[in-house]
Amino acid sequence: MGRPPCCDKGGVKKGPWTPEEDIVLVTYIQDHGPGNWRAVPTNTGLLRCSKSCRLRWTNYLRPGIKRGNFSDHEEKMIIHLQALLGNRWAAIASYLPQRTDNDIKNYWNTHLKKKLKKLQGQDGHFTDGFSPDSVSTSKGQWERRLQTDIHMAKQALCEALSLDKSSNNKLSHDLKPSSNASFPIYPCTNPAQSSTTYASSADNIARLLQNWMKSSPKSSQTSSENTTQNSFNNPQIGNLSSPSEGTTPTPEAFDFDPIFSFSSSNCDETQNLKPENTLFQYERKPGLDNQVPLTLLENWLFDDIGAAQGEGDLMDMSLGEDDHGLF
DNA sequence: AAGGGGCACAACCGCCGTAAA
DNA sequence: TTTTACGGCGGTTGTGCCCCT
Repeated sequence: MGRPPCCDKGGVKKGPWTPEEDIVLVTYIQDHGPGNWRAVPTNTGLLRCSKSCRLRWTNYLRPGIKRGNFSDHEEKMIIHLQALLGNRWAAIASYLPQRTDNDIKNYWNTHLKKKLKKLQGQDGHFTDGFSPDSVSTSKGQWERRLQTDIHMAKQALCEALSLDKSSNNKLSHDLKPSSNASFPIYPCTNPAQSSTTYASSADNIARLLQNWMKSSPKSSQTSSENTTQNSFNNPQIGNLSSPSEGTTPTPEAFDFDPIFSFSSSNCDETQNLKPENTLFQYERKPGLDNQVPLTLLENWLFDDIGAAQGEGDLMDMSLGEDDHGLF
């Protein structure tokens, strides 16, 4: 009874991946596409467990990953999203398609947490517009901020829904893959159809090989940066995102607005948002693709909209521009 | 120059929900 | 229906590098 074991727990290699292993993994995924991870160690001969292979791919090898140097805009997004979603790094990462959840998690733990703590500790006062004005009221005001954030998110979603409804009257009851649909729910397709998409990972291999030759201790990092850079200069690769996309087609056009918009001029991240990279991917379930998630979401939205009408004062606490001084 | 401490990040661990047998 | 592995996620750890003394 039950499924066969994915891999022999004994004899599994641990620790940092070597360039040789990376190449083997990338080559395999290039040929077969991501997914069916349990078959990867068997088919490649890698002495790694399937989980390790998946993590290595998603966090390091997959095309389209941007590494290091988080921009101010990205920092703000992470801070906002963390306030909204908590430590749901995967959900947060879905709004920063170029970043992995692991990256965001690390960045939060090593940079942002300290940064915010430091700001809070300065004479008991915050020095930025995002933070409350004083310690005595900080908690309450921060909570109000959070509420405002959530409210704004709901409103943005509501607007997105309304816009789409006006242009496509039957949105919630007749969701279909459409390049014009502002609500990003797309059915999953046969994974086999997308396997060729990963052919572009040849770039990864080439760069891995290049950097493998180098003796620089930073070769690994450089490799990934180069790969990323080239991936995003290459539309074909740049469209790749999470491994799950191997099972989800990327629409040619996608005009979905993220839950909230940021005023920064650097909108690369939001522009790169794709259906499968949004929070709503978590709503997608087989057989529920079209109706249930949206209905639930709409109920959630509209149940609260009415109550929010009387909270206009909350909306005055806009997070838009006043948090520019945060950093 | 040495070494101690802090930092950054890749990788592992453990848990949970889901799917397969 | 039950059992077990898979896939995904968040938390944590290990390790190499850098900086300061």
